[in-house]
Amino acid sequence: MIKIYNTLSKNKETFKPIKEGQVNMYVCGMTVYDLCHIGHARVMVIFDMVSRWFNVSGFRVNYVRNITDIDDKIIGRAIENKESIQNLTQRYIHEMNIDAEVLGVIKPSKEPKATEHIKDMISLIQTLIEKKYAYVANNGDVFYSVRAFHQYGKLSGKSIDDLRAGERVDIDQNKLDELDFVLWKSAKPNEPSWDSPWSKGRPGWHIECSAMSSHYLGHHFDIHGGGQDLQFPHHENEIAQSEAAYDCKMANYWMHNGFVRVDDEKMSKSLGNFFTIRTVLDKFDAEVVRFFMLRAHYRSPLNYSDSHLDDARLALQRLYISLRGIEINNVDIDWQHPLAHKFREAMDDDFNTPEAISVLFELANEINKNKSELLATLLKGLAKTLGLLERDSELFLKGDKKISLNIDEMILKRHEAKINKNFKEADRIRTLLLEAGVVLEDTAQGTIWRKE
RNA sequence: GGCGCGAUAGCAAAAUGGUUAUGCAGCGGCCUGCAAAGCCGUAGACGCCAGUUCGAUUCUGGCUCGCGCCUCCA
Repeated sequence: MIKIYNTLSKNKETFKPIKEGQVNMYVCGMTVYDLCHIGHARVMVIFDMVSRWFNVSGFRVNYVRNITDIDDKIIGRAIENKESIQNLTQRYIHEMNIDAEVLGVIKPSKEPKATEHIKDMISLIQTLIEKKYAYVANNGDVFYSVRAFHQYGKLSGKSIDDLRAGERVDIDQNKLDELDFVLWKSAKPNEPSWDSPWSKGRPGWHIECSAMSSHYLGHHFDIHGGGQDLQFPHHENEIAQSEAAYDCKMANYWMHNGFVRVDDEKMSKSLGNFFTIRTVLDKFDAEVVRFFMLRAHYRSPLNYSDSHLDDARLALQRLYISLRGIEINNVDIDWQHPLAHKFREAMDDDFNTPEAISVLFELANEINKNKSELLATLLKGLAKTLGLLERDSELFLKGDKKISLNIDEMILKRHEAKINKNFKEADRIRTLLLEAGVVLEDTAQGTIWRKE
């Protein structure tokens, strides 16, 4: 039985699917006008892990992660770059896919784009207008009437009267109530637009997720996820739109992953303290980045720094070293094994990956002692459920970094020096290699090497 | 002003009303020509003050500090 911390109830709850054996999950994805940063990577990796675990647990997973390909920032960036919006968004969707793949993120079942569902959004807005949850302003904008939806605030725990409208963003003068949010924006000159009953314009930010989730997963589905910063207003507004329009609960479980931080501050575009996935991958192996993310609980904040990544690198190295030289033909998991059981218990408890990973280290310790092929198989199998240790350990340990020295030749020379008891020469060669980032290990089977 | 989250050893990070988390780093040993890797051992922790309890890092209250949200955000 899988337990999930539900933001809606602020409690861990036992997961019960709407349809037996099936999980319908919607996750808010990226707005594509720039390269993804580490915060985006965390969302992708975390929900990939969640989706994998449901799969391992025997569920069919229908995982939808949307792509926002029309919004103010995209329009702004396209103008700045003097390129078409399509050109811009296509390019960054491509870049995002590259990042996701390197990080071992399995493609969601569906990745719908907002611009492909404008019709769905228009009809949803129409329904909301008919049901008096939305109104058309004089300028052709359509707004959601927040006070009409009595449960507004149930997800984020906010009370309408306590909200400070306009605290950080200017209030639109066309709104009847300052808390109302826009469903449809009439287009300004030269802006991309679609025809609608109210004005030539484009959708507001929140409506796409209500429209697309219901289109692919139905009005009522199992899990809705995203970054913690989407809890309010985005997810709150999604609930207001969907539940008002369809008269049923939108999602049973709401999952929010914690922020990535830099120097104890949230990493964000507006603060400018972000690192793109690309820059991080210049310095660290993608699997190290993935491991780093899974080593913390998904709801906890995750402090990003080079030294933390380095720490993760060494830890992951330990796991790969334990698998070195052991032939593994399959990755079947013997769930009867006590450590496999412990792993499962940890994962079932709100996806406690730090605890699950600690089990991997217990296995590594045993394997180092007895070189057990059985345990190595188990280690690889369990790690695979997290998308880890999927490479050949030699490939990981040697790395793909080009080294100009002829390592094999130098090892041979050092071997000869050792035979002649010329340890000074042997050590000189070893130091030379070490300076190039190559560590030698003398084993009973001969000298082997790995990158530092 | 409202709402919420957090504080665990040098660093990172879990669990737990009593008993080894785990990883990196440290210390002692084994192994090694010396290392590396590995193994064995070892040290080091629960922000502060009360309360509940036989017993609190864990539960409750208060305090301090940090972080987040209050219509840009993963």
